[in-house]
Amino acid sequence: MKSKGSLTIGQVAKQAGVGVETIRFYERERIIAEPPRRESGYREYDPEIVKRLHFIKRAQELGFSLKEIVQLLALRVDPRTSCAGVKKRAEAKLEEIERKIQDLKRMQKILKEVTAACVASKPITDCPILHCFDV
Amino acid sequence: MKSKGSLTIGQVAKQAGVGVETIRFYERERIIAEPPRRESGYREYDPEIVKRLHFIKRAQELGFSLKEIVQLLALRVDPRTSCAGVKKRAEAKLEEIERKIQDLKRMQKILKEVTAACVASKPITDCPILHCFDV
DNA sequence: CTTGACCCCGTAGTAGCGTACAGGGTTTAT
DNA sequence: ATAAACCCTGTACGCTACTACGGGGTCAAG
Repeated sequence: MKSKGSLTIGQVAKQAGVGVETIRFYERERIIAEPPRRESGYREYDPEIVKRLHFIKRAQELGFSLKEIVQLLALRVDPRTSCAGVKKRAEAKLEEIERKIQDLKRMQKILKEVTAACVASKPITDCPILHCFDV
Repeated sequence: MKSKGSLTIGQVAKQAGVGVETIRFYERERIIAEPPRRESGYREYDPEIVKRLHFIKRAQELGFSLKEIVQLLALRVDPRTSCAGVKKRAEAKLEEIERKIQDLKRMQKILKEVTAACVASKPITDCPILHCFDV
């Protein structure tokens, strides 16, 4: 008794490559809309939802949090907004990424220096790595 | 009625630049040892604890988790170990950092391409950034 | 018609790293 | 002597993004 176009939550999950629980979680958190239900209470999804979930996954891979993704989706729904709002957010995210890279490079530099100074056979009391932490 | 060498938890916290609650948390999580107590129940710290907390902060800044820091501290206590164990951990951490940097660079590249393609004045429906997510 | 796969809901747990009370007792400075 | 500042315990909360569980109802195949 399933109408032709619609998908169950399990089918959506499989197609989108996420767990069923994840979809219900997104619904609870208002990241996706509540779908209509069958008589039985089963959720009935428009296949478009799969694209929405792909969007979410992709944006996550690019470093956006769910909160930020909600904002991106909201922008998109509002026809008054232009590209500019999205661009601004993407640029802010770029700056954030740049900062993270710089932080990691600083860590890397120190750890490299300190492992280079380390002669593995020395006793632990002379370990330059631990001494570097000890300051 | 305080013996001269020892510090209260608040003094330790101030000197180490962490919160009092953080120190109690570390104690609960067995990251630092339980100190002796006064009659009143107050913790009495050896000033060495401040160094230990600096060690923890420093290692955190270099990307080590508390769990990993516990391991480093354990290594140090064991007089049989040599520098080698520490060096191995530092090198593993270096690899991890390198991987994170590469991941972030990939995100950066895609976001840069896509924001470059974006002409801010276009309507949202044509936004190349959102279309990049839409795949 | 039964069986097994699927779905419902609500609640709770996970990990990492703390932070924030509430409801007390203690120390120290004035 | 009293008040401010500090300390104690225990519990709960905050964040992110899920994941799991229990106790049910529903659906499709054989």
